[in-house]
Amino acid sequence: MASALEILEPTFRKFEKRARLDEGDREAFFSLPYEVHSYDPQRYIVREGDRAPAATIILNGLAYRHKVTVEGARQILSLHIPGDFVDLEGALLTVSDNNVQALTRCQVARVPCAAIISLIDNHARLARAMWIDTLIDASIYREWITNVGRRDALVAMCHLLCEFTRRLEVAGLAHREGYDLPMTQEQLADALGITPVHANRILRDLDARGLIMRDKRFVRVPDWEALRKVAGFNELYLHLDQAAVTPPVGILATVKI
Amino acid sequence: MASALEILEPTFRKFEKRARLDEGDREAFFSLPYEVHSYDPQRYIVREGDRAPAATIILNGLAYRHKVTVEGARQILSLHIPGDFVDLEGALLTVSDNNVQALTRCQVARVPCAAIISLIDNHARLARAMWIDTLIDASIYREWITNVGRRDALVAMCHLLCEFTRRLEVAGLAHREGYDLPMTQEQLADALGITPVHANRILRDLDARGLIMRDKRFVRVPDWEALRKVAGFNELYLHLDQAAVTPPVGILATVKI
DNA sequence: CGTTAGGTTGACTTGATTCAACAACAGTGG
DNA sequence: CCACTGTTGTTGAATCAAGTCAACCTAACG
Repeated sequence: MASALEILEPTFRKFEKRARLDEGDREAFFSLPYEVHSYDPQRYIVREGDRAPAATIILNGLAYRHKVTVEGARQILSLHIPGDFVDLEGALLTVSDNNVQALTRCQVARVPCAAIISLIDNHARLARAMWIDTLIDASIYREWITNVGRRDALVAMCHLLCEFTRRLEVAGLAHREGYDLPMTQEQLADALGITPVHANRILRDLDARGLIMRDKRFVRVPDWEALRKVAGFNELYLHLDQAAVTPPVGILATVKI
Repeated sequence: MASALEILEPTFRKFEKRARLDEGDREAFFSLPYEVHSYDPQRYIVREGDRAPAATIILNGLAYRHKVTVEGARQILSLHIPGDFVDLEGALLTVSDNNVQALTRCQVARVPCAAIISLIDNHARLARAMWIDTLIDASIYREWITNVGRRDALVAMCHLLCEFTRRLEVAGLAHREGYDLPMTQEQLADALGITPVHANRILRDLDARGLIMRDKRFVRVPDWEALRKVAGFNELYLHLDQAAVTPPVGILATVKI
């Protein structure tokens, strides 16, 4: 198995963008105990009601988060890509309120909650970086509420495609022009709060309009700007800019207003 | 003006439920510099694109968070009650990606971001308590995605009422049986992703079924259990139980798996 | 080579929107 | 005190976006 350095590197690089981390932070992070697990597609990584003993980092592959209403309808809540902590909340909240399932086959690192808690109690800036990560997740949830609540199915689908494209692009996992979207139409429908039949019609419509080109599950975006415009996509909410702009520890502690 | 102790007390009490805080945490929290501001209904507290210089705690009154799509449709994303930090993310993210508006007349305390950052860098457990708060917010967003995406308007309305009732109840601001819901039907519609006309019909329908009784904006719930059942409301996602169950600092630092 | 999961399509239904008018009420100023 | 104005709530009729049901097609796979 690869070393902690290789395994956890992408996640740490992401955190470095969120706060100024030093050698001590780096060392502590790479000393985290973990186990690598592998999940087949559709296998559950987290289950609602779980009292998770460990937090999970995706190493490769994709996962999705969802809830099921009492009537049995499923709503997909977020998509997770390599480097994402999929259940930091598992370490800090007592029980999980949702499910996380493997979308494609994926490998994850499981870090015991106690180690996470120790880490964040002793490394304030690292904690801040992780916290910022969860704030960005929250920001994406807010956009999804808007997507599902206030955009019609066609626009919402374009918005989802734009978001996914940009996130994959930033993570170095896809090109803006085309990538493999490993979701079934049923899963897309569950992310948009529509039926699979309707998702199908929307995709064909987008194809017919030349906004996307499909070949099986490979999606090509011939004209990114056109798709962006239809979606009304403004990537502010992804906070991709979030570099180490927060001031260093302590120096502003005495500021008064 | 009242002292910091009185002003910030409810917020601190909430944080105490989230993590074990000590005298140092308490002292640091109550030493936060702040200014009290008052907002008339509909006044903006945070604006999308803002680079907020201060974070905001609601002291009394209610506020709501929303986004507006390029087509001009508004989606309400969350409701905030006294004690809530409405834009902690303002301190940690560079720009705000949404708006916060006063729902009723409300007073807030504005704490400079630099003071917040200093606080969280030097008080790990307090930071953890605040982080948990943002995780609970995220959990509520997830439920809202589900509410808007997968529940029909009537069920979604019941769910919203259940959530609001429980949150107000826990904060000691309302009785389960009835309270003043200071939202217009248009605002309720914007929270559910429906039109005001439809919100009206749903409310009348609920009234006709005896699930709620209305007198102006006062809502009475004659049979909580009945409403809960129609809504399929499971309050797990509110994490109301979240007491100080996380282990104390350090002692688990050496755990390995 | 049959089985199964995912995708496609048409016909019909329905939950929600749109538009438009009007009622109730609060606030304002003459 | 009442007329005027604006906001919120109410209602009906027409329309539309999305859902439902059901059939069938296609490709992957053991």
